[in-house]
Amino acid sequence: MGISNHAGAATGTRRAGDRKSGIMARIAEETRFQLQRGRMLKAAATCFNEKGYSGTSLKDVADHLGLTDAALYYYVRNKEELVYQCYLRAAELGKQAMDRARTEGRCGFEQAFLYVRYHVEIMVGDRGPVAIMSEIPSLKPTHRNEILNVSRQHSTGFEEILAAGIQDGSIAECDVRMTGNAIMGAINWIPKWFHSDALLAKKVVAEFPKILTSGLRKNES
Amino acid sequence: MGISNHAGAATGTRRAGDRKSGIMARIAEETRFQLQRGRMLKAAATCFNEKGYSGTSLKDVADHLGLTDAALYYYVRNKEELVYQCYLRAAELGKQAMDRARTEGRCGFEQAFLYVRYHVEIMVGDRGPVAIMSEIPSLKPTHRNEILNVSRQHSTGFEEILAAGIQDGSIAECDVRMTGNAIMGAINWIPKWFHSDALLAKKVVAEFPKILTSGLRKNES
DNA sequence: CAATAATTTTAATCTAGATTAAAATAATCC
DNA sequence: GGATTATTTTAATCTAGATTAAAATTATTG
Repeated sequence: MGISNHAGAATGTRRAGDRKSGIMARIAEETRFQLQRGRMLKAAATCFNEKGYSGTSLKDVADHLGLTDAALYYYVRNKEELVYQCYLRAAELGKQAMDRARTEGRCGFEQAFLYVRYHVEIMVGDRGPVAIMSEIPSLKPTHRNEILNVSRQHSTGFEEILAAGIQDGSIAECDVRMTGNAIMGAINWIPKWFHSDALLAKKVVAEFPKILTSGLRKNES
Repeated sequence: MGISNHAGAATGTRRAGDRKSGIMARIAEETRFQLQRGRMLKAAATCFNEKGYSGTSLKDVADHLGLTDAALYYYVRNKEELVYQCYLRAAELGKQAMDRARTEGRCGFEQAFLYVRYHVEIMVGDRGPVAIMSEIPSLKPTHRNEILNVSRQHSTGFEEILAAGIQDGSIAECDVRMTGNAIMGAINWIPKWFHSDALLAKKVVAEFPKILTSGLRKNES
């Protein structure tokens, strides 16, 4: 099994090219492969969000890339894995936003605010779109559990931020679980009504963090 | 085409029973038919929310009712229409909540608060679950447009409430469009994490209205 | 440029699950 | 209780779209 065979590396084993290519070549290929793969995941996210899951065939995704449906199988074992990869990517982007917010925020409130800011920024920006996780239940058990786990961790992470904010006095007493659900829900729903629009994107980034966290502030002070 | 043939009435025409039954009978049938139909829509909503759209077959829905998949076709022309009906029901319930809130609320803020309260109450209560509208794009054009229209009206209605609240001074200046998107998103996302749990339901009803509208209040007073 | 590996396409299958027709059962009416 | 309509089931089809194998094309390397 050749390390240069990306289909194999990415999806298990399909072909079995075996010669090793030079290191420069490998890096180049890796890049090319990963680039296409990334484009594919974006295209898939776009389709899933805009046409619904059942409404998007692999051909739809392929069309976005100027490819044939069959070509997608070079990057992904099957449709289930395509969805899984989209969700994984979505989770990673969310995590990046939260990590950054945690690092930069000086108190709970600020961290919550920044998290919303960064996550929304990613969702409506160039790194988006991010796939709505509508079809977790139809993932195969391994994948489903992995996605559920990272999702849970993400939620927990945000609740921790809220709890910290209550501790440090920057956030008013509240049910962190429910508050987390509310804020994350509003964020997760964005792809439902937002579709690639630079102007609107600016507004979203400007407004959402304010709107979603204005209720967290302590009344007096 | 007999008026007593519900399959015909509901889905177009399949069989063509023609004799007219007595009025009492008709009422009784209507009731029975509608009851089963209602149960079916609930079962479908449950399945779609919990198993995802692609993950739920008509058999899954039928199992919930102790029926055969084929039996569903007595109530609905096809799967597309089942989804459509679910969405229509979801829209109606949302509208009921908003109408009631508008009637009872004495100012914009109160109306917004009550809307959240009533809608959430319905979603997590006995009249739920309400189907997440994930697959609007795969509805056939007529149905899709109808659902999109009522959704738009619903959004607009909420924005009007917010605008009224700003006018009457009960709500602070804000971008009503974004604020509406945020609040409605949080509500629409509920079925993603809430699954029939009386205890949790109480908490949701108690917390969500507060959480989602606390940011609307004017700072000073 | 020849050789090898990477990527994509062409052209079939394959299949779950939707859909349908006809028969069977249950309900209701006179 | 027999007749008529309403509801459900049984047992096949039917089909879009996923999947695959093999061939063709394109890129890369020395």
